[in-house]
Amino acid sequence: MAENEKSTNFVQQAIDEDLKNGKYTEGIHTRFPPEPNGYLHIGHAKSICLNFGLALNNNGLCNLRFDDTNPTKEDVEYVDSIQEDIHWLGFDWQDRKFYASDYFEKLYDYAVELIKRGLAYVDDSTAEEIRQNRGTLTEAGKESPFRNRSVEENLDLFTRMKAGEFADGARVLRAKIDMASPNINMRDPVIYRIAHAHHHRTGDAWCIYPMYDFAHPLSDAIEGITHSVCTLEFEDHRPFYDWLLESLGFDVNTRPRQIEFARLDLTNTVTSKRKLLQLVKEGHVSGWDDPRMSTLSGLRRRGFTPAAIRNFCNEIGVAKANSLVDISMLEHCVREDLNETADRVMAVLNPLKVVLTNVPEGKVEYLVAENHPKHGGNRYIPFSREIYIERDDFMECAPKKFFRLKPDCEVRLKHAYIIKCEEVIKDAEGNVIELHCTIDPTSKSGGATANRKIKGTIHWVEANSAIKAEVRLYDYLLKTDENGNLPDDFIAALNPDSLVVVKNALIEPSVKFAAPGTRYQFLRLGYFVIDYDTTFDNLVFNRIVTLKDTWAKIKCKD
RNA sequence: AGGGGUAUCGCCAAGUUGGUAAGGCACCAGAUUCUGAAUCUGGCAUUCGUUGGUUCGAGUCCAGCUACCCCUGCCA
Repeated sequence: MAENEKSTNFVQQAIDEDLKNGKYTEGIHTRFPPEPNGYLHIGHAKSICLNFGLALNNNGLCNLRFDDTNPTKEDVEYVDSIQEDIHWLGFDWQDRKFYASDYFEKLYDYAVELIKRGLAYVDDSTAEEIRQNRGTLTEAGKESPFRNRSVEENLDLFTRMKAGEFADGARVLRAKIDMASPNINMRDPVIYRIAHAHHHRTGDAWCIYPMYDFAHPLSDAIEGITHSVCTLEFEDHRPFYDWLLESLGFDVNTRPRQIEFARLDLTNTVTSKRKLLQLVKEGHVSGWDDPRMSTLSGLRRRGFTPAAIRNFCNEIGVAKANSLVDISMLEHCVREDLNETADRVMAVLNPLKVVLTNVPEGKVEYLVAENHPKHGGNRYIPFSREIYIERDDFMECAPKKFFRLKPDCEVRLKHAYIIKCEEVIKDAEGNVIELHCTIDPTSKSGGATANRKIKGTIHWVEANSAIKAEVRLYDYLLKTDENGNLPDDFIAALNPDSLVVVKNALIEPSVKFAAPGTRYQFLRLGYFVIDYDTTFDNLVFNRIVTLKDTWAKIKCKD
C-alpha cells in the first residue's frame, strides 16, 4: 500500500462511523501523548504514524502532548529528544505542542468540581491500607473509613493538600465510584497524590500531581480531542475515562472517545522503555542512539530512513490482536527505500590482494561507473595493476555453484575487465595471501567487445587510491526463539556478534568528501551510512542492512 | 477465580446487510541480470481456535468449549 493511501483500519472505521452519525462536526482531532521519561522507539513510531496519519487522512489535526504528570520520572532531556524524533519521522504538530502540566490549574478545578458533586473524597489511608482495601480480582474491595466525609471537609483537606500542609503519601484524592466493581479501576481510583517533587516545567509550584487516569481524559477534552487512541492495556480504564467526562458534564457528542489498539512488538529487538533503559544503564550498548537500539535515534544513526519506517508502520496494519512482527518486515522496508535512493559504490571489507600481471606498472586507467542502475549519474573510478577483492569471492576448491573467482577461471570485475586467475600465492602456513591474474583487455565494460558472458561479477577496489575506513557491522541485538519471543532474561539473549568492527576496510576514493549521514549501497554487500563518529582521518561507516543473499542460502543447504 | 480483550497461511493482515478466503513479509520454482541485489513470472489457507446449531448457503449469525493477552502502582 502506498504511503499516502488511506488505510482502512478499525480506528478509521470508528471515525467514519462517528462522522456518519453526526458526531464531531468540528472535525477530527487526535494527539500523540508521550511521557517524557525515555526515548521514543519503533513502537512509538507506530502510534505516531497512526495518530498523525489519522489526522492527515481525515483532514484533521494531531497535537503533541507531553504526559508529564509524574515529576519524579520525567526530564527535559526526553522532551527534547521526543520532539526531534517526531520531526525526523516526518510529522509536525505546528503550534500545538502541549503539556499535561499546562492544565494543572484547570485539572485542579475539575477535581474541586468533582468533590462538590460528591464524586471525590480525600482519603487519609496509607498506601498499604488502600491496597489492602482494594480487594482482589475476585473479591470486592472495602470502602475507606474516610469515604463519606462532607463536601466541606473534602474541600478543606484538598485545599490544604495543595497548600503543602501534608507530607508525601499522607493523603490522596479519590474518585467515589464503587468499591465492589468487578473492574478494579472503578474501585475509587486515586486521582491526586501528594509529591513534594520538582517538576521540569512547573518547578515547585505544585506539590500535588494528578494521576494519569484523571489527567488524560481531561487533557483530551480540554484540547478538543475527538479520538483518543491508546494501547490495549488501557481498555480497562475506558469506563473511568467515560465516567469522568460524564460526571463533569461533557457532552457525549463532542467529548473525546478512547479507542485502543495493539502495540507493536518486533522480533530480535526490545520494544520496552524499561528494557531499553536497562541496556543503556548497564552499558550493553553505547547509548540511546546505539545503532542496535530500536529507539528512533538509534535507527536514525543506524541509517534507517524516515520513509522506510513510515512505510513499515503502514504495512503492519493496526488491529487489536497482540502480534509479534518479524524483523524481516522492517528490513524489507529499508531495502525497498534504499534500493531506490542510495548511490552505489564499491568497498572491500576483507581484502585479498590481486596483481594483474598483464597491466603495466604505474598505469592508472579511469573507468566509468554508474551511481545507480536506474537513476543514472556516473563517476570515474581508478583501475591499475594492483587491486583488492573480497576474500569470500575467491575459493581455491570451489563447489560448482560458486561462480566467483577460482583457479584458472574467469570472473568479471564490476565496471572493469574480465580477469582470469593464473596463480595463487600462499604464505608458509598455506594461507592464500595474493592472487596473480590477467585481464582480458577486450572485455572492458562498456566497450564494443565487452559482451562475453561470464557468470560471476565481483566488486573490487584499486590498491593505491582506496580509502581506509572503519566499518561497523551491526546485527540483531537479540537472539530469539523460533517464534521470535524473548526469554525472560533478555540480557542473556544478547547477540554477542551484534557489532563486529572492521578496522581496515577499503573503499573507493569517490566517497572521500561525503558527509556523515550519507547512505550508500556497497555493491553486493549491503547498505551503509557514514557515521557521525567520522573524523578527517577516520572514516566510519555503519551497516544499515545487508542485501538479500541467495548465495548464503545455497551455502547453508550444502 | 472476577472483569476486560483477542483467536483467519511460518509472520503481519483484509474480510462490515451470511453467497462460497485480498494484500504484504518470509519461503519455493523459473526468467532475467556486468550487484548470486533489484526486476519479472508462477507457487504458497477446500479453509478461518474448537464443538455443535440455524440456513439452500456461515470466517461472517446462535450456543458451548479451549488457548493466549491485560487488570489488585499514591506509574503511564
